[in-house]
Amino acid sequence: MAAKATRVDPAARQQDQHLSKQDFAHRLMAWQAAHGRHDLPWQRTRDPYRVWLSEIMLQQTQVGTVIPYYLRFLERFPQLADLAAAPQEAVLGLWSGLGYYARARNLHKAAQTVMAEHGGQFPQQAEMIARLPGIGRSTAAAIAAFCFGERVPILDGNVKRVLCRAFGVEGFPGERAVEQRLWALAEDLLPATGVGRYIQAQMDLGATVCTRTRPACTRCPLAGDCMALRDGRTAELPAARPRKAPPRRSVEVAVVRAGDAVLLERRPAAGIWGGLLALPEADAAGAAAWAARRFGVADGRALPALTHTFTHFVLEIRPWLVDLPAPPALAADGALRWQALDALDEAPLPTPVRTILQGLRRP
DNA sequence: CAGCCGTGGGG
DNA sequence: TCCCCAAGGCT
Repeated sequence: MAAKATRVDPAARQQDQHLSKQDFAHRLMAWQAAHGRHDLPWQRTRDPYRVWLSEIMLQQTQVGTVIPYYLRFLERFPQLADLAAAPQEAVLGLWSGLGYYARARNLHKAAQTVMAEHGGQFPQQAEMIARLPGIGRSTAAAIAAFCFGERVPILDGNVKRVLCRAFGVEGFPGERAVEQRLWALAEDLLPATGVGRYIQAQMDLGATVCTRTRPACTRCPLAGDCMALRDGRTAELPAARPRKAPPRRSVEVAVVRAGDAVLLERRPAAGIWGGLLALPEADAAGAAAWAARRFGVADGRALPALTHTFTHFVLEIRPWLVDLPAPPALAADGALRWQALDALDEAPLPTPVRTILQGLRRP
């Protein structure tokens, strides 16, 4: 029954209202075997720890960005137990620059949960996996399918794009009703066996052929039955997110330098850059006044301002440099600490802070 | 539900 | 330069 799809002649195919369920899955799987990706660092393994790590890093993040982080992370924490035993700061340090730092905090916490509540063995059912922090329905399904062969659908950005185009699904996929329909469609299209390859096929097709812009429809195994291609609407499906102008904020930060060290402040566990080390933010009185109050130093100078764009707002950062002759002692239990300028690599710094401090190191 | 949560790449 | 958003999940 799998072979039927590839034998249908084009004229007959054009008359089909849509693909049969089996045609869809089997055509994708055949394509994946011949043209999919097989050599990514997290493939060719069924170790749930490695698959899990890759899925978390790949959330909202492109493959090319993830690879070096993934390799470095596993080098430092080869097994789940190593991750669970590590201090959070070391985990955040390896995540520094990757963004969405709650992913790292949840990963760390989930590793400790697996050790404490599952005897160190990663849960094997999607429903159980999804109870771990940072793992939702789609990520849990990917892990369960890849590692344990469970027959469950995923619904990530790639799958949404493929389904919206192939079946002409209208509306923004983030909208509840649209997403529900896509989940139902994904569930309905699952093949009886070989779900791991099927899921990989959807991801590969979305990443390499059914791309957001300029899809390579001539290389697509679904081209003969794609509603978006048929109607010339590949550029319109899936529907774009309704936009709104992001707010702009501005903040002045203190760059207090004392010899080879700089003053950093550990950010609160929740919120932007949660748990990371950042430059102390000045209050309304300004960084100069703050430094004078805190360290009794009156002079300083402005460093070049920089603009950092987040998903939901734009932040202007105005650094104010203050030099101290020697680093004063700090309360051990406080959020402030001295950071050696020649040991920034492993430090859990958000990207703009890293940028500012690197500029400081080579004046 | 809607807002929040980073960063970098591509058009 | 600006806009879009990528293997989403949490509150």
